[in-house]
Amino acid sequence: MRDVAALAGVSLKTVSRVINAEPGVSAELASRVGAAIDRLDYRHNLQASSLRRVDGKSATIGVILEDIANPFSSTLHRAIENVAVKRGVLVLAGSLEEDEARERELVSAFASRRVDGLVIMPASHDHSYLLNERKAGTPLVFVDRPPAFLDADTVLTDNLGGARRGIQHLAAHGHRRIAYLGDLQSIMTAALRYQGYREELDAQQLPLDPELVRLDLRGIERAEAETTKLLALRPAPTAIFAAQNLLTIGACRALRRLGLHHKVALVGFDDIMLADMLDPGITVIAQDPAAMGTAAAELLFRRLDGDRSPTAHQVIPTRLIARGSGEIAP
Amino acid sequence: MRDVAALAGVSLKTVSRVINAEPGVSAELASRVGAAIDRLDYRHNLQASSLRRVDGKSATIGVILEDIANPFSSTLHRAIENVAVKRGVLVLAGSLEEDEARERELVSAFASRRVDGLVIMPASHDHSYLLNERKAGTPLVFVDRPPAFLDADTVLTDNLGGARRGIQHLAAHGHRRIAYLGDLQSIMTAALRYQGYREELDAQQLPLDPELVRLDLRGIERAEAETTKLLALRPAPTAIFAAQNLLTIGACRALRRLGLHHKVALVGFDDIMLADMLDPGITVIAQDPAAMGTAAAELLFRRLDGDRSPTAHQVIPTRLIARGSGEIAP
DNA sequence: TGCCGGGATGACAACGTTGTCAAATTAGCA
DNA sequence: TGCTAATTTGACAACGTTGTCATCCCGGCA
Repeated sequence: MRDVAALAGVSLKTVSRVINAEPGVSAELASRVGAAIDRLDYRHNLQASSLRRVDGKSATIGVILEDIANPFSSTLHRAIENVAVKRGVLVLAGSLEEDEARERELVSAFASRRVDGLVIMPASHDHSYLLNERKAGTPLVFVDRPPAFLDADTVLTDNLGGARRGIQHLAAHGHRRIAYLGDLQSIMTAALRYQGYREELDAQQLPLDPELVRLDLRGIERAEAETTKLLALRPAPTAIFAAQNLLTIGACRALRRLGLHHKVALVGFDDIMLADMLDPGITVIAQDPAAMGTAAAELLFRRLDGDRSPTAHQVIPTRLIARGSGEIAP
Repeated sequence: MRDVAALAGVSLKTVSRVINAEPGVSAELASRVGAAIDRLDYRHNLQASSLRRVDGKSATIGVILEDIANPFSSTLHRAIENVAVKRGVLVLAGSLEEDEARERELVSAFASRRVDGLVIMPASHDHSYLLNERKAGTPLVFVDRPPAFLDADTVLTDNLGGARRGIQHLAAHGHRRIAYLGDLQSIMTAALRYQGYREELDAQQLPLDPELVRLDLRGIERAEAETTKLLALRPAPTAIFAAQNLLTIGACRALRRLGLHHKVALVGFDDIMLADMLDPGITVIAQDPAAMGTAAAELLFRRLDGDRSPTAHQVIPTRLIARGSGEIAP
């Protein structure tokens, strides 16, 4: 910047004024400064700028996701980016992989870089450590999973309602023995889906058979193995509710291997790509990660714009997509 | 930091030394400073730090991808993150959507934030504008697509070889009329795949029938429509080579709708999720985005560590995964 | 002519940190 | 005891920018 000022024959402050489009610079000086900037390939240093500015904004937000490569997370990430782009804000992202320590590290790394706000899909179960960030004025928005021991803006999927809807759908097609495949119960969304399963069984006056419930499963292989065991039971379940997308894929694999994919009904929570091209197509309770990301980002920016209203708690509805596998009769 | 120094009864510089784990601070002072940091919830300001430091590193790199939500890009992104995490480096990411202007904007936004390095999956066709960044000492690595009018480190898929391998596979199964579905020819990778198609037809002494070639297709719907038209030709093609994953899905849809999925062979470029669960499974030329991301990140960090060797050009091989659709005889 | 007001411009300090170098303290040794 | 060397600590400037305030210049008016 010094060089630009020297070349244009003006003071540092005038260059600063031109860069920030402040009023009160004559057209002649402005164009001289502009020319000097071009000639010297000058790049504004946002770090120094935000250091000195009163508001100290870095025009960067942080996003903490389960795994940026997982379709759900990355769709959410993209939706956030889309909102951020419009304001010239850049997005820092990091993956957690259900690691609580990593969550703290990432928050701390983001805080060191003075992000203007944080969107978090949390893995940990105590967010009181975030009180400092909050006190420092950094807006926080939780997506997909709620905060614990901290009141903050939240955007969640209707997990309980979605699961109930899935079970209700199977029951409506005549199923009475509906098996359940669930992810780690320590994950709040997984716990809620399981609660939805139980509540809806109750509402349908169906018994809860513990043998038909397999919890704390992670990944395709585990789901495939457990599904195989479930189908070996006598009497076997006539339908399966898989409460997470990898579990759905695992269940689907097992059904096909056993040649039962046209006999046993399957409903999955969370949509999977190509689900419509399988035979039968997989019926799912679809979440809307794009809507969640958009809502979370808009909430965040509203806070950044000074909104001080009480914490908001948005629930994004799920949608049942019937494609065949969920409509198989017992 | 001033407050920490005051509370611990030491100078600013001593606090700085403790934070940066510099040697030559007595254990007693160090623990007093540590206690003060904890008590005041002090957060180190990396922006101010990197402003003052000689090397000026921000411990942040920028990644520019086609679309962070697309599985190929997000897998690559994740692989880069994995390498970066080990060095305590954070990743800023942005999506291009084939928008050349956006590429420039993102580079400029990253440069303003003084990223230490840049990984780019470019959309534009002239990268001479990056000479400034290069001159400023910012390492650049191109992934998936090569730079133009600029010599820089590159990590590419073997697009030409992969396409040839796919055509060869189909020819080996007896196909002589192999249709081609291609993405925008302006995308370098698409152009190379098409070149591979032509070269291999030639090598197999098969004629190139322009009627069987559909270029500049974008998205599932376009591919589905063009495939439908292709299959209405007389004589119809007995095999289809889809040179991009969305095109593969489109082709697959059309084949199923026409009930030809067991009659007409299909090979796709780039793997698709669940491709193994369809009937028939989809035979693909798989790329390895994770390997590409890892290679790109390692190249970048090697440069950051001072490697000044000539530009490297890595080619990540493809892998043919036979699942059924590519082994259908004419 | 002299004075005033307002717009353009610049000098200087400050943002939070680290590099440099000097001062203070301690230890070691003749 | 007196001197040197090594170790610990701190004062101060500097990084690149912007906020504050003073100065300068010009036109308008009495």
